[in-house]
Amino acid sequence: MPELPEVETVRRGLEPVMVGATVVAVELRRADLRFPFPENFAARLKGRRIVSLERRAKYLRAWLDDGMVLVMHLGMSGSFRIGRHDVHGHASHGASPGAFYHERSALKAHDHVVFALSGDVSVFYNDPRRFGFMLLVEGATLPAHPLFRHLGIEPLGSTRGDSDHRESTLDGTTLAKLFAGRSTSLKTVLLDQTVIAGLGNIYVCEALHRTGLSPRRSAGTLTHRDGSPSARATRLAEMIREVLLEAISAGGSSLRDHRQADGSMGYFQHSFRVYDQKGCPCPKITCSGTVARIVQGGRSTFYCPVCQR
DNA sequence: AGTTGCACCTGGCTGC
DNA sequence: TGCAGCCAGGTGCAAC
Repeated sequence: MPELPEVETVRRGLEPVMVGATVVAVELRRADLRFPFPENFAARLKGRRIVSLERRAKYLRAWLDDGMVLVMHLGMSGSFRIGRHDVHGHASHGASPGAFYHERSALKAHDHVVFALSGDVSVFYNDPRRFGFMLLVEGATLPAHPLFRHLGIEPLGSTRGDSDHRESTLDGTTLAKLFAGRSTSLKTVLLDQTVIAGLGNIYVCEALHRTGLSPRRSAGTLTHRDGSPSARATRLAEMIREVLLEAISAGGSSLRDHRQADGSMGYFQHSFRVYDQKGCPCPKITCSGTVARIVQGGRSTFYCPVCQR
């Protein structure tokens, strides 16, 4: 589910139930996701109050009242679900792990983590492919952490609570600097999280179509010799921001039945102009082209070879 | 240093 | 109906 708009949608869904709540218990239903869970993961979270929930790129970061940060990434197939549980008779009474909430029937296949929170709320983390992961990081060291140190700019600027954002704006000038001298394709560069952080396969395809730029074009061609931005660079920066904002407004894209934390579906997938639209007529009114699928860097690219140059 | 290809894992869909 | 093959929102790492 998760590119920037989907992760931001998840953040907004979890914020009201997580922030201000105390972690009553954590149940790990397996020892690892993409990586093993940190040592004593559940014990270190138990009793901690969640102070804030922020997003950086495609990461969620829950700040705790002891200065630690719970870092969460959804990988390809991760999602959260909010449920309820019975606070009586759980871990504080020595119940075995997994016995702390009544409604076992509420568990679904691939629910790997359950956070039992104060206020009788449970948050389930589900992830069939297990490309997601969770870590605990000392808050003060977050910006220098290997996961975050090399991340590129936030395309929408700093988000609420983003503690290590850099002063950067996504505009033509910034893009021109980032692209200067690069021979790689626009598609590949825009997917590179060290350049712009948060874009994924869907929104790169969509932004390039809106801009009328070929995903195969070399990124360096958007920068003038003196380093200034071409009109195309300025337009691309605008279209990236536009498509991300529209997708967030729509609650993200719900592919393969993925849902938001509150159970509702995002609906931006109905607004895809080229992603997964191979063989369909180009949606640009003045264009007679057909959406094509090619493979770049081992991943599908959808674009119109007629109007994207 | 910049790029490319592959590995990680499960499930759903397509076509024979 | 069964099953092999391909595809999927992301990232890290090894190799050129």
